[in-house]
Amino acid sequence: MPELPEVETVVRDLKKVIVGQTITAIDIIDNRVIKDLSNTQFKRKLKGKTVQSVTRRAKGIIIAFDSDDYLFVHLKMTGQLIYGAKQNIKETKVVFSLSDGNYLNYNDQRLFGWLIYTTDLDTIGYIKTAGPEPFGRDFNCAFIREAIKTRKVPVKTLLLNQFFVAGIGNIYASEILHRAQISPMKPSFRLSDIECERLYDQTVDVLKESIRYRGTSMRNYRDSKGRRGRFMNRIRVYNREGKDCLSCGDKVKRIVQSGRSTFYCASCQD
DNA sequence: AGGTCGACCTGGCAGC
DNA sequence: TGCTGCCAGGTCGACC
Repeated sequence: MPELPEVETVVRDLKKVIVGQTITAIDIIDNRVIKDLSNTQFKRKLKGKTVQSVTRRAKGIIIAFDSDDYLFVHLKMTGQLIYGAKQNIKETKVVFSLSDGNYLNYNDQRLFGWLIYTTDLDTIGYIKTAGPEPFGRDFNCAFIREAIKTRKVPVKTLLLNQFFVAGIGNIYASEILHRAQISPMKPSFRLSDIECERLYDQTVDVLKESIRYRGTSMRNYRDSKGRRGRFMNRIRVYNREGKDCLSCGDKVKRIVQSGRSTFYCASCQD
């Protein structure tokens, strides 16, 4: 499910309600989402811990405790962190009881997600190797111009590469390229300076706009209150094969790149 | 070394 | 109604 805007939405909401709370109990319904630790170990590590902060890195959620340790959560395709009443649906895999009497439910239909307990975030390869944050100082036009020089992969594939830039997934890669008027098939090193500029501007603009609309709910994504994101209404090409391009009226096309669907308008993007 | 592809899972949907 | 095949927002490791 969630790409940067969806994860950011969850993080901002959770921050308001779980910081300062203590985990009083943990119910593990399916431990396949828990990495490296047994059920007993996982509970022992987290029970009694008080949440100090909730932050995001790439598409990952970092819950820090006042004891200098962390719970790293990656929602992958279908993970959800829902705060409120205890849930008991078939997707519910782990439930944390909190000191205010509410619960933090981890739901995950496909079980791809990760719950990782650690005392050192650098031991998590995903965090250690993630590329620059799109809103960070390190990600800018000059960085893009330099990074594309040696890359032959289609620019769509490059946008999905988390080593290049953190947080973009399959929906926003198509949306960013449509707004930047760049063909998803264009080899990265062939981007002109102007195109690099448009790519930078639209990456930042699309992600920020989606955060304002609380993300995109294609299928499974829900925020921490179980609500859908409203950026769905602003999607221009993703999952719109055969429909009219909202800019020019031509038909939106779908192709497969590196095994993943790409949607684009051949008239608007070259 | 850079790039591609299957594996990890469950479930919804279209077509027969 | 069932069955089959395809598709789904991500990441990694094995391969070429």
